[in-house]
Amino acid sequence: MSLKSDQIADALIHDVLTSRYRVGERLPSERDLVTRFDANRGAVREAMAKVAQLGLADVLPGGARVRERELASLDVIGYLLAQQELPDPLLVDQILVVINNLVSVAATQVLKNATDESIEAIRGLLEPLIQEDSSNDAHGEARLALMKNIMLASNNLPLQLIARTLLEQFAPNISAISFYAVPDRARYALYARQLDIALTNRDLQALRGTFDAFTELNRETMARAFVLAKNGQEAIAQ
Amino acid sequence: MSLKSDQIADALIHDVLTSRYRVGERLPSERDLVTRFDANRGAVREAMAKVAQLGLADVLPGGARVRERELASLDVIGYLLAQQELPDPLLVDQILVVINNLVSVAATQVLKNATDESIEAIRGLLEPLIQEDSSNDAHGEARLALMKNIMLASNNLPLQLIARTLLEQFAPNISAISFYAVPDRARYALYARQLDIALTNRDLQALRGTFDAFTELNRETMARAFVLAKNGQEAIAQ
DNA sequence: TGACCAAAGTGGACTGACCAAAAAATTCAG
DNA sequence: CTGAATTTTTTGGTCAGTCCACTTTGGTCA
Repeated sequence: MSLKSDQIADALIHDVLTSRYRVGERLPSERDLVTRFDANRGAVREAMAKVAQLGLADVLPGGARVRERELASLDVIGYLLAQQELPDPLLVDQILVVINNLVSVAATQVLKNATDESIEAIRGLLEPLIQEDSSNDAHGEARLALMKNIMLASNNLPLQLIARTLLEQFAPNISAISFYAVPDRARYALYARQLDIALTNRDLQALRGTFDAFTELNRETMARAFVLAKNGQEAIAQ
Repeated sequence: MSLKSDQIADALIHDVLTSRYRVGERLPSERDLVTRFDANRGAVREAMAKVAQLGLADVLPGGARVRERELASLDVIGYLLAQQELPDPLLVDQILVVINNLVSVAATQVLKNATDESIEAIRGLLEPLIQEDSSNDAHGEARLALMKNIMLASNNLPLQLIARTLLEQFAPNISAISFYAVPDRARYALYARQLDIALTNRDLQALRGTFDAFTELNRETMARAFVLAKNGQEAIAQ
């Protein structure tokens, strides 16, 4: 049983994100929401405050008005992904592009500043990807662990905050689709070995190039998963 | 006159960010804060909700406890920058690295997907940087406009949200230091011309390389500004 | 010493009221 | 009939006090 203020907030957020209220339009007044959700005004106000802090609405005396989506907080990503039963493929792809590039940036920072030990630690995380005998889930977790540790080693706070925020909202909302994701272990292993070499030689150019390839591979994997999921759903429907 | 709940929240945020409360430690109870700030509990609760939403504390029955900073929201960056009279040079440098790399990613996306017109629009924004006769402020605004429009043209929502969040917190908090920032117009003009060529030829490699150089130039500019600011303050102190 | 239990403290929710500012409705002059 | 000024209503912001469920804490007792 979740908090009442969160229930109200989630309902409001859903309505805003599904364009039930147009940009600039007024949201229901707090007193209306009190009757609609059978709550007291305090709970409603806390819900409105949450919507406002997500950047989805401006709330001032006279009424709360819907903001443009481009002015929202990064924290809306999770809500956007959770809006339908399957996440929006385009949004997922965009997130993959951003996350993977951030990891690439982080890795660059690591290579520039890090000690031999921290580089060694990351190389150790490549092992599970070079071994091609893991399960789909284990392989996914190994990729995730690699990303998280690179972000951590970057020692760049904004980078860490962005990556953590994105991953935290991404991971729980793509379980429905990642069920269909089958990694191309051979290609992952190849890139992992290239990454290992680039780290050993502290070769920035090679590092970037390999991460770019990594990004494309991740995108392809997810794109295939969406195709599989769609076919699977149609098969059930028939 | 700001909202009372915001005053309380700002004070709490400041105390947490300056490590007045250690990680895991309990924040003052809502009833304590009522007396301390001479407010009612509703306002205090909204303030606590804001702190919780910033990821600075977990608030549950039994007490609100401080979280690790790495688990905070991206929105704390602005507060971190505003903590002292001059922003933290290291944090500023980290933000520059992240923002500039995000712009680079966005530009890559633009080059991959965009039409000739949108590329033409961005090339138009390079003009003010190629002309070397602008004031410091005008030059800074031209750089800002370039970044914003590239982000916009990327058509990548997460990217836009991140960049807007960072810039929105960055810009107002570096005015004290950007006063000392003197751009090397010749180098900016050089890179702007290189960018123009890369865009025209749709040369991804050259684009990335130029943005990397751009990033370093921005970092150097800001680093010099910090040195100037420090010298200026010492001169005043003597 | 350790498990247990009761009391105190905490956040979550509720009720009802007042205020200042914004929005909407009305009035009134042109 | 139009448009500006004015009144009325609505809205969010704040306040006060109360109850409840859960956690924490301290002490008791085996």
